[in-house]
Amino acid sequence: MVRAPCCEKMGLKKGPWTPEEDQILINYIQLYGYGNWRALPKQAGLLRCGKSCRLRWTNYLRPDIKRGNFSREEEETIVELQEMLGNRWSAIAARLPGRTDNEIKNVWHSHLKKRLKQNQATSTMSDAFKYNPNQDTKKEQEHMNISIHGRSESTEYINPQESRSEISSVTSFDHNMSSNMMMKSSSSNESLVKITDENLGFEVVSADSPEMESDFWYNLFTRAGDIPELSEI
DNA sequence: AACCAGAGCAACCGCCCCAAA
DNA sequence: GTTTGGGGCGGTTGCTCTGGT
Repeated sequence: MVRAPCCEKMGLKKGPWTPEEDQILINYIQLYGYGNWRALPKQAGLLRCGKSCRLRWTNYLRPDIKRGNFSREEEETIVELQEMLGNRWSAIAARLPGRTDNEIKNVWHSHLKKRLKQNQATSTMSDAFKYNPNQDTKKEQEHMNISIHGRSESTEYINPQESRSEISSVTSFDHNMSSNMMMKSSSSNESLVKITDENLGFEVVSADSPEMESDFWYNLFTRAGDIPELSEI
């Protein structure tokens, strides 16, 4: 069945909503609710199609919408649910109170998808660090263009003005779990942090001190030529 | 200051599902 | 069982803003 778009009727407005139109829609819905979207614009005195009104209400004007940046937890939830459910944005939105499917979809396409790609590249890279007793991999690892996108609660300590030590080597330390790696600092010659690949990135498991851990991440990103915003870490 | 490219986001489009006639 | 119409959903578009040159 082929049906003409509902906005095809002449005289119906398209494009961005004005504050006046928003107010009319809000006032109408507060008074009468929204039973029939198709009839609503006519009754409310709006030169819009019902579909446009419904979208404007559900994606923007609804009072329970939580606006602003997505928290780290929300982003992680989206990534996890997307893995589980696929691109079923409405189903994902149903599990994130105050967020709309459109908003989630936009966030996904604008940066979560990219981040996931980076993480996948990271996983591939971690494979390159698989322990091979027949090969002197240390030298190769030192010169490899490290591109890890990690996450750590402690990175807020980062201060770019401080002098920093160099990461001198990246070494597989667990032959059975090849994605685990140990980073060493040339200044302290001590192991800094143990990180594990957890699909969504690399998680700091332990560090001698928060400062050392911050130092580690900063150096890692500096080396990769990709210094992230602190909020992104 | 002007221009350009990329990111972010609101809104639209077209298809599908489902209930009512 | 078939048709019709409303609502919902995912994909896409295009405008605006921002940062870099």
